Amino acid sequence: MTGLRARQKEDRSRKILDAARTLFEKNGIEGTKIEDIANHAGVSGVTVHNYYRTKAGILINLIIENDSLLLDKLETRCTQENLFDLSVMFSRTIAEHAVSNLRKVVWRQVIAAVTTDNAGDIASAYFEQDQKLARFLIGKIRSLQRDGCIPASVNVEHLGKAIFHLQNARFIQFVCSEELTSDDVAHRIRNDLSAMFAVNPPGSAAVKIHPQN
Amino acid sequence: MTGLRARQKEDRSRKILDAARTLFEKNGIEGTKIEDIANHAGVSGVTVHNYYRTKAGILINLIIENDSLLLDKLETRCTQENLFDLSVMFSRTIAEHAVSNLRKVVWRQVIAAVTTDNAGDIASAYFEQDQKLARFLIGKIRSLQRDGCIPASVNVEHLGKAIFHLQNARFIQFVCSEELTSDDVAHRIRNDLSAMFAVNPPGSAAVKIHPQN
DNA sequence: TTGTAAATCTTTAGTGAGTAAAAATTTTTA
DNA sequence: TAAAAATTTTTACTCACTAAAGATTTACAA
Repeated sequence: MTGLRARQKEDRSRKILDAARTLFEKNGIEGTKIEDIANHAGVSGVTVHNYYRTKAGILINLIIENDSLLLDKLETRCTQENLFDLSVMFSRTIAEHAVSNLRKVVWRQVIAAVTTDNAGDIASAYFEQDQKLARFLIGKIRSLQRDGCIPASVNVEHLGKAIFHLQNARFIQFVCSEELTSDDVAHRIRNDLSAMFAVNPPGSAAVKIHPQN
Repeated sequence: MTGLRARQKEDRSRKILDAARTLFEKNGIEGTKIEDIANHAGVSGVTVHNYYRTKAGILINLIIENDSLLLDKLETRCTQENLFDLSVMFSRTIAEHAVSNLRKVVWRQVIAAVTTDNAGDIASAYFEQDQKLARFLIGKIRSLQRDGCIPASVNVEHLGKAIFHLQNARFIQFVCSEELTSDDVAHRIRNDLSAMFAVNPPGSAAVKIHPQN
């Protein structure tokens, strides 16, 4: 049995988040004061801070809510049977999804907060989601390797993380520029991977390495 | 002949930057108020804002000052005759240089500001420096290709940018974690590149692409 | 040399995010 | 049902940042 207190808490956080979404949509992030959100949600300004700490804290929760469907979408669309097309679709899907409900400016604010709020709750929440996406990609790549599409000598953990980081860099570039489209992202990832995959391993690339993130 | 006005401006911006560097070092960024910097430099708080706009604006100038020697350092150290070692040294040198005079927190603040201040002066200054570094790497890679170390079919622009973005992702990870060392960066880039270079080009990787960033 | 124009700085006043703590309120529980 | 615990609101504060008016200094032309 959930106590009244727990239900009220749930209710308030919902109201605050809904108010924030509405007002951000209507007046923009800069044009929305914490006080406005508080009024709209029927609580005091300090309560908003108590629930979400900062404006970016509200935003990261909008993103998390939005991203609950992303993994399903990836599962549906990332069925390619070669590494190249898989990676491109992975990147494209993430970019498209990111802007399907939220504006780029939301992402910029959150990424900035994650960068500074070292190991804070915002950073943790963001990294957790990132982690899930990276695991997904690595899993797909592992399947490809099992099917013989990727040499058995390749470390799929390393490969997956490398491609994920590349995707991430292009994603940040994407949200930092209002002009760039998800087509552009796919296109650039294509260029990145074509070039990288066309380089034959030099002798020194066979350096022995111990596993690490 | 430089007028008195120009000299005073030069002098003031120097004093502000020196005061900022000193106080940041002594009391940390959070522990240093704009007013403190102003007092220490002998100007008013508003003048500090007029000169550097924001706290991050001061920081980016500290970074620019610091980075004036980076390209020389890269030129000296990046003499490898294979792509793999070159890329690793490139990444390592940037990471080492970044923390040789400034703390990681400075980089975090600036990267955050660059992310949000879309197309502002802070972002421009940062991207300009990034651009120089990317051009440097591409130049080196082009030399390698001329020497026959890289297949002629590889687009060096694309390859250079891909590796640079990967380096950038690892660099951000580096400054976002107080634990990570430049050895760790080198190590991870090694893992990234070993995996990427070991993947043989799938048929679909030969997609025709037109040049773009 | 001197007075006016232009540039620059300081003062003043304000907005808004975020924090801390005391006071008021509500829920829980014994 | 009254005391204890949790939670919210009120209050008061710090600090970054901005805008505009007023003061000061430099530049320059007569």
